[in-house]
Amino acid sequence: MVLNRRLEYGFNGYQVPAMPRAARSARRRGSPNKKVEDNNMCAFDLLATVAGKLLVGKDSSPSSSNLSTKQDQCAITVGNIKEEFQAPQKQLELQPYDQGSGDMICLGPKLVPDYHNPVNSFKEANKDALGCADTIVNSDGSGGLASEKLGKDEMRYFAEKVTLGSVEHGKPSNYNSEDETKRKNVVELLNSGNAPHGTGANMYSAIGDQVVWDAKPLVQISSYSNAKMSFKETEEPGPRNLFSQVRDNVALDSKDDDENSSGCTHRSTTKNSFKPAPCMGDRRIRKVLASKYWKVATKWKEKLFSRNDVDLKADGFDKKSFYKRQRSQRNFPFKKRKFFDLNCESNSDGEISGDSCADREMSSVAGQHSPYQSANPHVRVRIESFRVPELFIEIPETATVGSLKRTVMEAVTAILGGELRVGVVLQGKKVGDDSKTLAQTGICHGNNQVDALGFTLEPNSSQDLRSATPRSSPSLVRRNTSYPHSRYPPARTEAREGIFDEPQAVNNLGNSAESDRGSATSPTDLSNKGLADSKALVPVSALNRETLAVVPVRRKSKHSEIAQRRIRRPFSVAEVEALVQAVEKLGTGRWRDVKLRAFDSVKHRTYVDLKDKWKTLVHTARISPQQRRGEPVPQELLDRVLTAHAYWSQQQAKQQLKHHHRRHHHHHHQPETRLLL
DNA sequence: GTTAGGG
DNA sequence: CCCTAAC
Repeated sequence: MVLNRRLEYGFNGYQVPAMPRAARSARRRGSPNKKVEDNNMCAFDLLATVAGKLLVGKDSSPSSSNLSTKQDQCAITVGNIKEEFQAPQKQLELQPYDQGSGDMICLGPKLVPDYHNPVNSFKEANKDALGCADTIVNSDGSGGLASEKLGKDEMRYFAEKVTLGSVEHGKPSNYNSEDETKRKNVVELLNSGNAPHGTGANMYSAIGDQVVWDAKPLVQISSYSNAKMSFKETEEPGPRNLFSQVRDNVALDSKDDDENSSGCTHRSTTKNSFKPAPCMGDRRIRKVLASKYWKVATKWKEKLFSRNDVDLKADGFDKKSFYKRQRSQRNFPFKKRKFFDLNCESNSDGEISGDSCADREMSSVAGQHSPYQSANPHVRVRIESFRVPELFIEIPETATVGSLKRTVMEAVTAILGGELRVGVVLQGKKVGDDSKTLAQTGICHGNNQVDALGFTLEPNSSQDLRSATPRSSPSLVRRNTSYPHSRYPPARTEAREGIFDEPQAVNNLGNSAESDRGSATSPTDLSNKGLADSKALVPVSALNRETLAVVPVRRKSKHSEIAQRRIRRPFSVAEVEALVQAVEKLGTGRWRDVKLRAFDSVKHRTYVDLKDKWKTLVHTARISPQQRRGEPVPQELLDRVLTAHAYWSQQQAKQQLKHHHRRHHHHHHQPETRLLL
């Protein structure tokens, strides 16, 4: 069956060169203090890096909780890196596939009834989006999920949260033999080790992204976009990355509506024959995005670039060095991809449409000359890094790296997905006055210092802070108070829940040891000091959450107390090990003690969980290996489970007998005793 | 709050 | 994992 084969592709994993060796090794040896310079780094890696940073210098004893202070804040920069560009890239082979296959990665809400067969789950969950499809393919046709760095367990974990599929021009793509051929070619390419970055990796990044947003894509896209804004543009945007597309559309600015951008410069195209028709540009992208996604992009764009909000203007950008850089990059034979070109051409910058693309590699802020600019001066802003609000995590030694990753990811997700404030930093100093105009502040035309402008994302902890934000002042993003749904409580979303209830992964906001689902603690106070001068901060989250939720998000009803099922977190082997060991020692009737002994610091494992797990372990141990699912538990452990279970069952039986005897004893002898007394 | 089991 | 009766 085709499906099965694809399953293999997806889950047995072809090594997907998600990033060049140079970048990879650079990351490996990256010190915590070193900025992570890797624009290919997906969220997953990113967050893992955060974890590494956070854990540095911590007491690693399992029980001690980790405290985090300001100095633990991590600045993560995902910028374009030179090595990236230097790396030889052959993308030529990929072009036809890119062009021919789906144009959009279909991200859907989590709908995975079958824990143990994620592929089927994919299929099931994507049934609507994909129609008849047993089509679970990358949009580049490579099929399946890139599994680099993802263990089986993690893979499954993500699989549960993400639904992916390939959609061709907004419609489900039917996987046919031609696709199969393409896919094979891509796989071959991947296996050859010469695949360009991005090949088959779409899913990978999509997965990362998706996970970050906890499988709430359409809500999160907005947030994501904001976050993504903080990543410097990559030189080679994932050709099929929806987010990239959204972002790129945004980057195209808001001119497309009022100006029939004459920008379709028919520049000579020597790149490759696969290039799409030149003039499609923006329009094509729009089409590609499919209506509702486009809507998302547009709305978001409106939010960010609306003239009402702010005049982003100036072009104080150093064009010379800019073009120099750009030129130097042309040395790379296959640098430009189709997708890339699209943007170039859609840019209405008539004179140098090619170079106009180069704003992708600009630094934190840059403006650019455009024909329409004089009429409506804008500042084009690019954020290259953001600061992850402090957080601390607590995780037992027995936890796996994978669980660490998840933990950190969830912690960060909680923050990113939650209330975030945007801080503006200029010349290294936080801009504290919202009332000034950009020009007054220095964010303008004349300021071409690359590092002049910066942004930070910070926990938008309380209503107080929010209300402290001057509403009337210009801001990059402003809340749309007229939004129809504004009557809904903005903050609490499902995504948020189930994350903040992971006490194991918490931020510094004081919401730590909540182990109950639904008890999402909203960030409170604290962090205020650090943000004392944060008048410039602007609440972003609720806005995007609300305005961009094309797909209706199930909101918590009136009392916001609709309990949500906790996220499923399969026990790792290490956890099983710990559990077995504890039960061997304590028996099967003292789950609280087991919890305290082996999972004390793991807040999301309740003693009930442990009890349940033991139950399933016993069951697992009794069935044949073929019937077992999930991450295989070593037989040795299962044997111990059976042994321990037998032993303690017997003990329990004995105890009960004793009790019975005692009771009988009492019945018979108590009268006597009384008599004696 | 814990245990023990069914769902 | 959830739900809950029964401690």
